Amino acid sequence: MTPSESHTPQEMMIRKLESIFALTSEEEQALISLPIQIKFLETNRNIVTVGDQPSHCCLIVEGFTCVHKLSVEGKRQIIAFHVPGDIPDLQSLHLQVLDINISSITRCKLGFIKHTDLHQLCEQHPRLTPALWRETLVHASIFREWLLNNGQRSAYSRVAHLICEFMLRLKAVGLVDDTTFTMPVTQAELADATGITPVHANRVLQALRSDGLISTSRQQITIPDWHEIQLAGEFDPLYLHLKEEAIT
Amino acid sequence: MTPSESHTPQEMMIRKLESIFALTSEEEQALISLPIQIKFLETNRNIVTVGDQPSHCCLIVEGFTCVHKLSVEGKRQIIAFHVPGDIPDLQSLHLQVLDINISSITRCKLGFIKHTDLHQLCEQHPRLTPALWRETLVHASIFREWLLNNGQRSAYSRVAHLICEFMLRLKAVGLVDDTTFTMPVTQAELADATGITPVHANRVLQALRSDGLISTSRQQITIPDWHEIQLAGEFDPLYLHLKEEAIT
DNA sequence: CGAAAAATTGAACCATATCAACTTTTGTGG
DNA sequence: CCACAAAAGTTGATATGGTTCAATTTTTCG
Repeated sequence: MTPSESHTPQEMMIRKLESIFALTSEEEQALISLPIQIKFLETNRNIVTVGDQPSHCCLIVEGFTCVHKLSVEGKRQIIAFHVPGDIPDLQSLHLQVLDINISSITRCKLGFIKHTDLHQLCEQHPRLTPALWRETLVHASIFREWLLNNGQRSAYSRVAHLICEFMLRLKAVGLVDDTTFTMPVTQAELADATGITPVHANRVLQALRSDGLISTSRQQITIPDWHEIQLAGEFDPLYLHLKEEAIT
Repeated sequence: MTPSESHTPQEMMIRKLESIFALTSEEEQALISLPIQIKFLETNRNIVTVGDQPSHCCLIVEGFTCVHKLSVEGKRQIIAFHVPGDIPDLQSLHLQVLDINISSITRCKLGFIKHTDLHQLCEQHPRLTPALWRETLVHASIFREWLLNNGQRSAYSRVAHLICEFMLRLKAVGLVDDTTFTMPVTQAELADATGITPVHANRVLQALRSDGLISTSRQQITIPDWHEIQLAGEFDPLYLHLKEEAIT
């Protein structure tokens, strides 16, 4: 884990919500006193699965997770990646039965928040309801963009687009160091997210590297020219619905 | 327009919400007195487009619409189809700037509802907030299933899956006659929704017909064997989050 | 009835898949 | 800190589901 990640669960959650919604200091205080139960998880473990009826929401404090669904033939579609500050199953507040699997793709520090506590929080601070609702709506917007990405763009553009998204979402929670960030996604996971094969994902990454759009070392990605990769990925951050200051 | 569609906007909205949420009669009354402004629209007209900041939500009363996004190269991905009772831009309640286009794919009767009226309604009837929130969550769930569908299934299965979804969603609002329903989607639109070409969509439909999974006449689709087409489309209705009685 | 939209057909082509090694990196236990 | 097994990444050759292009036919609708 990088040093920058030594934050409380509540701080990460606030930081994330702040990137899409203006919280008052009173609301921040309420969030700070929200009871959150910490758990640590190894890589590639299920957090919740299809059919579960969770009584808690799961906040990513450190590490990364993905949401995925399986076809009958066992093919996996990754629907979303989640970064620190995200609450991948916030939907379970109002949809009793889960229709997705959520798994860790790195070691994770997770914070579990009781539905009842969240409901109570929203009652006491009525502006938090639209804040959380908005959070679920932003994630829905990301699904839509992924549909466009996977449906209409070349494999090359898809991967470039995904890298751009990762960059901005990490930046929003302070996890980007200038032009470099950690993207601990294997090529197999990248493939399952973009609807291509791992072999082709490998070839696309090589092309992106040799075209100078990214340089990689371990799981660190550096983007030398933000404008260029945006162009290659047809990336327009509107769909992330970030506040102005989080986009630059 | 078919005779079964002679309902007020409020009735269609209630019918739809009832399929995913149990409303009290008091809440139904409140919905019935919601002010809704009716407009009629021709086929293939934009209702709202990317960048708009709507002050109203749009309820489909009669007809069908689609949500779509365009790639830089002008390719269109259809993200969703909407049927009577749906509110395709309900998200605009909490996301100021629209990231999608919404267009009619048939002649439509639309009902426009002021954001302020919806907010007021939710304040006066606090259980309606989770009801509407849930509605947006169900649509997000459909996006996820479409990602799986378009990413991991064959063209044949994708189309079968989409037909299954249409059937259940129309059934939920009473627009299915036994095994037959209206699906006024051109092959070009079907192609843009499933991420294939119109030519291939045509061939897939022919295959589905010759395999006896569907029979068509005009825009009427008949499904002789629900079990068979579900199998072909790997269709499991869980993701629609319908109440029990709406699934059978 | 006539024009435009939608559906259909055939044939060549290609972006990506598939398969089957092989190499490099990573993480773990001794 | 080393060894070594498992995971991840890479390569080359071959295959294919779906695309593309360019007609032609059928349907829809004013």
